Amino acid sequence: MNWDVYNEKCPTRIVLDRIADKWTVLIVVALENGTKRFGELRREIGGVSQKMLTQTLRGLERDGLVTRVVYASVPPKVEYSLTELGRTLVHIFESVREWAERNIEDVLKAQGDYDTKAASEAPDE
Amino acid sequence: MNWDVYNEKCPTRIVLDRIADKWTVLIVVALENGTKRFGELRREIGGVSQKMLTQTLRGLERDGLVTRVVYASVPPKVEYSLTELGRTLVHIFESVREWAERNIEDVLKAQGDYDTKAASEAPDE
DNA sequence: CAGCATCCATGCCGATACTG
DNA sequence: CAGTATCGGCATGGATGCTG
Repeated sequence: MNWDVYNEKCPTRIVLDRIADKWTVLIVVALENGTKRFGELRREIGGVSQKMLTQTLRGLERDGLVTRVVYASVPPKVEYSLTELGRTLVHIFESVREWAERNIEDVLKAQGDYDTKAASEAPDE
Repeated sequence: MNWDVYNEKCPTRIVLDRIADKWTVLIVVALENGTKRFGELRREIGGVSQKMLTQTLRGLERDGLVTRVVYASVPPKVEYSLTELGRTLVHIFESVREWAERNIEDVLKAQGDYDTKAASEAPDE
């Protein structure tokens, strides 16, 4: 099967859509070294609403990247951890991180130059 | 500098936010083997509005990933191409593609199982 | 504690009309 | 041809209140 990116069903596109998500990245990283409870994740990942955390975790569970274990205790306790597949995802982040750290200076500089140029061309205001 | 992903300024996050974008991927791929004009890109990438194409190209130009050359002719002609930096981006897509093609079956199967299970647990309509 | 349901603001994006 | 400007629908995601 030879997928091309113009197809919505292209695996690369599907995967990118998932890992592109802000909370997805943070959750995977947070779970990278071990199981965590819902509340722990919430605290560790600052600024995530309960809704988004739940929603993102459901998506990851659906994709087979995260497992969800519910303990029938009172108060309830739910533990999340990466599946084996989920752990392999970490490698992707590493290659992105590698590119990012190597090139971020250039990107930021380009942005600065671009913005400066734009500003100098604007007549006034 | 030791960045962590919880920081909005984390290079990995910045880069992910950019390459995650649907049109960004398609544009980079379209430019992968050579310079293209605005209209060519528009036609080659089906379904992109003129607004989004312009907007995405501007972002890529600002980041130093794409160069924009305007010819002062009538009718106007504008050519886009990847910068050297932009071309290195392609490697990232390759590592994502590699992961995606290797694991997409598992992900789709997990989704199927998850949905089936959810459906069987739903009492009725 | 973990999560669902609801409401609502914001912002993205497509469609359309106009310009150098 | 390759844009810019504007309007509006619609999805995304935050805040709040309620439940097993």
